[in-house]
Amino acid sequence: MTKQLLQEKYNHILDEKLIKEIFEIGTFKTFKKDDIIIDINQPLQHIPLLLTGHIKILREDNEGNELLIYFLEAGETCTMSLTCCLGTTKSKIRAVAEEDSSLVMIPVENMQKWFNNNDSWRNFILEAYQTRFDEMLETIDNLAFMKMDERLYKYLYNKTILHNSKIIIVKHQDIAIDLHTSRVVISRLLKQLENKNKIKLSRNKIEVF
Amino acid sequence: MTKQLLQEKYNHILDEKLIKEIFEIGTFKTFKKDDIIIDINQPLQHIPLLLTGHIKILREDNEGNELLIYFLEAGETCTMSLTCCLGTTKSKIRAVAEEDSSLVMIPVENMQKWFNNNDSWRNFILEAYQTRFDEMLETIDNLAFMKMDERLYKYLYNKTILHNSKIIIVKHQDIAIDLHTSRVVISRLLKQLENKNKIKLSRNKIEVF
DNA sequence: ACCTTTAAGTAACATTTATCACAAATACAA
DNA sequence: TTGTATTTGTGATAAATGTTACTTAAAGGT
Repeated sequence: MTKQLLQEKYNHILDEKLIKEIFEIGTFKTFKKDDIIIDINQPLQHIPLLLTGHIKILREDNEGNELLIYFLEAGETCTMSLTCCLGTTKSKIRAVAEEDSSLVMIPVENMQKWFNNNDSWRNFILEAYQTRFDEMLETIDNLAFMKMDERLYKYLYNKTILHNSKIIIVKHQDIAIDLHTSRVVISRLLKQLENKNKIKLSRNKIEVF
Repeated sequence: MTKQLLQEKYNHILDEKLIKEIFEIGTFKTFKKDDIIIDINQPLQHIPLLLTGHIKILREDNEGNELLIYFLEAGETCTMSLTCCLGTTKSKIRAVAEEDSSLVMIPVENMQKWFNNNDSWRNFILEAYQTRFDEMLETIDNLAFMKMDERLYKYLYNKTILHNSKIIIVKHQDIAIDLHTSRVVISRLLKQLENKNKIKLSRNKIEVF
C-alpha cells in the first residue's frame, strides 16, 4: 500500500530503484488533522516525503509569534527539513497536519548519499528548493505589499484550492493565528468581505465565491 | 588578477580544477555602485559568482513596489538566479550593486553540468540554497513580527556590519524604498531613534551606536 | 555670497491594524 | 429543553503607519 502510494506520487520524478530503496529504508507514519509533525529546535534526523494529505509549514519566533508560510501537498518534501538536517540553522519552524496525512521519513544519511549518487534524487531536491523558494518569495510579497483584507482573501482562496472545495471549515481564531493578527481583526474583515459578496459566513464555516 | 580573486574567495568550497575551469569559461564583469546587475523577467542565461563588493537583492511586484530581501557578499552566489535559470519561475527580482563590485558570470549549461559531475560545486549550490533560505526566513520574520522602527534599526545595524563602519551614507528616501514605506515615516522614526540616542543624524549620513 | 537643488523636519489628517470589553448567536451536552 | 461553552459580532479607543503639504536646512555650483 505504502509502496503503491510512493510509486504513484513520486514516480514522475524519482527512479524505480530509488523508490524501492525508499520503501525499504523509510519509516511510514500517519498523522491526524492538527497533529504536530515537526517542531524544530535542534537538527532533524529525518526528512519527510509526503504521501497523502496536506501539511502546513509555520514560522515561529522566540516570543511565540506564528505565521503560516506555505502548504505542502502529496509528492512534496519540506526543504526546511533539509536545511535543518544539513545545517547550522537556528530556524524555528513547525509542520502541522492540515488534514489527516501520511508520509515516509528518510534518515539524513540516505538523503546525503543519494544526493551524490542518484540523478533523480538530486533533481528532486533541486526542484523542491526552487518550488519552496518561489513560495517564500510569494509569502514575502504578501507580507510586504498586501493589506490584511487581501491577505485574508488570498488565504481563503488558497484553502479552497487546497481542499478542492468552496466551503472551508475553520474558525476565525485559527485564521488569525495563521496570518499573525487578532481574531477581532479577522472577524471584522470577514464581515466586510461578506458585505462585498465575496464570501458567506457561518459558524465554523466559510463559503468562498 | 581575476584568477587570484576567484582562488581567494572560493577555494574554501570549490576545488582547484573547477576554479580553473570557471576562470576559463566565466565572463568577468564590474559594476559601479547602484548599477543594476540583474533585472529579471525572463530566464537568465548566466549565474553570477560575486568576487568583490556587495550586492543587494530586491523583490519587485507588478505595481512597482519594492523590498530589500538580503545582501550578497564576496564568495556568494544568488540562488534566485539559479531558480531563474533552471526554472519556470515568474519571480521578479533585481540585483543592484550596493557598492563597486565585480563578479564572474557562468553560463547555465556549465552550472548544470558541474552540478552532476563535481562534488564541490554541488556542495556550493546546496550551501547557497541553505544560506539564502535562512535569510528569506529572517526577512519573513522581519516583515511579520517586527514594527517599522525595529526593522529600521536592524536595517541600519546590518549596514554597519556590511560596510564595516558605524557611519552609513544614505538618504532617508533610499531607506524608505528598501523597507517599502515612505520617506516621511522613515524620517520620523529616525528622529525617534536619535532621541533615544541610538543613532546620530546628519544630511546623507547616519551614525549608528 | 548668492542661488538652486536636494534632503530632511514637521504638522495635520487619513487609514489600517491592534486591543479591550462585552453582547449576541450557535452548537452541544445533560 | 435548558444550560453551558464556544464562537462570532461590534462599539470604543489606541497605536502604528500612510499621505499631503509645506517649511527648514544643507550642499554644491556659479
